[in-house]
Amino acid sequence: MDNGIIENNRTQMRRGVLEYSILLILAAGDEYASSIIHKMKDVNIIVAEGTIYPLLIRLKKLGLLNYRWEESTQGPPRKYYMITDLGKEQLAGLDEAWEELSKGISTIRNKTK
Amino acid sequence: MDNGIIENNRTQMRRGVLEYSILLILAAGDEYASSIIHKMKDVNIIVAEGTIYPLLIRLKKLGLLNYRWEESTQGPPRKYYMITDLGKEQLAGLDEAWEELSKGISTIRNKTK
DNA sequence: TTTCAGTACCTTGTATTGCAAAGTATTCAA
DNA sequence: TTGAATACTTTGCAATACAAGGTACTGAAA
Repeated sequence: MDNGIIENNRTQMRRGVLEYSILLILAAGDEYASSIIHKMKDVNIIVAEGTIYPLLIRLKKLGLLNYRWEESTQGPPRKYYMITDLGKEQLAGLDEAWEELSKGISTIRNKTK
Repeated sequence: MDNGIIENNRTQMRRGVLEYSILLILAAGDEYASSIIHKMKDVNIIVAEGTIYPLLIRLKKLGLLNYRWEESTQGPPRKYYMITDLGKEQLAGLDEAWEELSKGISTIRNKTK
């Protein structure tokens, strides 16, 4: 389907920072999947459930995250994810990668103006 | 193959801004594929030939780019790409998308600190 | 006590797309 | 005429975001 070049690229850009944003959010405190989705939506990074669940499972398998179950009075139990030490290490690397990319884009951008 | 989470994400982030950087570069002046690759490498955005050629063809098909052939004294003729009016329009949209994403990440980041 | 809305988690199949690798063609110098 | 440098192109593979559909728990309304 054709969503237009812009919408398409917006999605593309988002993809690049998915894992990064999840780690950033979890570095600020433990969260469960649905709340991560909301926190991301709050800053206009829209993620679907079908994206985030497999992703969290992958990050868990890689040892960057852990989780614990917690009862909820408003529905089924919640799986709270937390970042591990390894996760924090990797997050530092992603921080750097993001910085670098931002700088790169800035440089190209300034040459246009 | 396992390139590590960071390298992997670095690649992922790059992908998100590929079309954007190409349009940015071409907005500053006409270029041929190889020179685009070099200009991107200069700011640490590494792209392979197998990525950029099909991409340029796609952007041409979409009407965002045009090209002209130019002789070269140092090898085969070069295909100089230039940005179209439609391309400039779309670029403005991508600028916005990039701004938005940067802001989003900043916001999440600041909550951690 | 059944039904429904809200919340939460998970899985499957599909489509996109970046890239490695291999191929073609041109120029110039040794 | 051979080789190095430059440039463009295509093929096949692998990764992965997401739409769509499914399960299951809670509490309130009917």
